[in-house]
Amino acid sequence: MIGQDPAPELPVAAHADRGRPALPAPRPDRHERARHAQAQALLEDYTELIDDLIAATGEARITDIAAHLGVTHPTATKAVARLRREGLAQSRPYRGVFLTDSGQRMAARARARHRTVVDVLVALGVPVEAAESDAEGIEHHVSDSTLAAFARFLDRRG
Amino acid sequence: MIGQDPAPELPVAAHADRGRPALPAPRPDRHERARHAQAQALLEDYTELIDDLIAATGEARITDIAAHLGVTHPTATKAVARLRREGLAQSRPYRGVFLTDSGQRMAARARARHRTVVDVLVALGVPVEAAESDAEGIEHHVSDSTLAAFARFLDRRG
DNA sequence: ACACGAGTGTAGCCAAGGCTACATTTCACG
DNA sequence: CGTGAAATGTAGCCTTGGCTACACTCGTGT
Ligand SMILES: [Mn+2]
Ligand SMILES: [Mn+2]
Ligand SMILES: [Mn+2]
Ligand SMILES: [Mn+2]
Repeated sequence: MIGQDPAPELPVAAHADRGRPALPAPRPDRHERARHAQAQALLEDYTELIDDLIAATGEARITDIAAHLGVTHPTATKAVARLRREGLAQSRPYRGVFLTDSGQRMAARARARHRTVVDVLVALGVPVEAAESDAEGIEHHVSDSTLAAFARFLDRRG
Repeated sequence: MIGQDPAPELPVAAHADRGRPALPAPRPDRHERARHAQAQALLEDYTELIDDLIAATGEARITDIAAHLGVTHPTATKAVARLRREGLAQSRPYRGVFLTDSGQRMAARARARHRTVVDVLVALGVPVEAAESDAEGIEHHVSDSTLAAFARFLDRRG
């Protein structure tokens, strides 16, 4: 037994109404979707950045990738290994990183979605700096359905 | 110019223009902020849910928490241990979980922000189901500045 | 030519957040 | 009361994504 002293602080759950529906309803699926989206986030950011770097400078070096993402180079190396494992990138030692077709498609979608999210935020009155910053996290949780609604909204309001 | 051999697949980064500014500019801070927000996400979801459970049923049991979040009970137990470590919750074995003042403040802010995010999405034309689902991830990346803009937007369009 | 510094690779550590399997405690009910 | 099923705790495993420290390569500049 635990010890039910003249209670110093900590309350004890009342085991009150145990057989009731608890809350409106458990929605574990929503949290599961959010966790899945988060697992994709890293891949999306890397592919988008690698594509940007190649477009801007002709190459994507580990050091540059790391610098842009604010991580150390071994972290970037490990992430690139995961990109390769998932068939999104190719690379050879000391030779830079390249995207596969699949990786380029992911990059293209990520970039478009990123831009749409920023545009929507700005249209709603969010300061540009905050919009750019928040979008970096928000984008990964915007479903196709939501993205479509965003596009319609931007279109509608010119 | 890139590697101009009879290319057997893998290209080689050209070490072309090394002394250039690479991209518009590295913005590692944005990704760092997104990572920090993500680290807070779990705490926010747990405090919000615990507060909901207590409000609805008078108690927050590990099993119910786990069920609502779609994880197994040892996972929830571990998370509650972290909540305790961070001063957000209190608990005793077999006795349910309670929020500290700090935890309740986090829960209140999380709930309000969650609602605002859903409302904005719906106002933009996102189907309610998608809005609820996406909001579960998006909410954690909405800064105070963005939240304020959201509130103004909802207010304005009454 | 070649040396040296910048870039990259690799080893190994850590914490978070999942999981399964098993031990223990409660409490509702016969 | 006593007891067994449900709830909870605990141990230990895994992967991801950070990090530091150190080893190795490359190519630039003298
Ligand atoms: Mn991002
Ligand atoms: Mn992005
Ligand atoms: Mn959430
Ligand atoms: Mn929420």
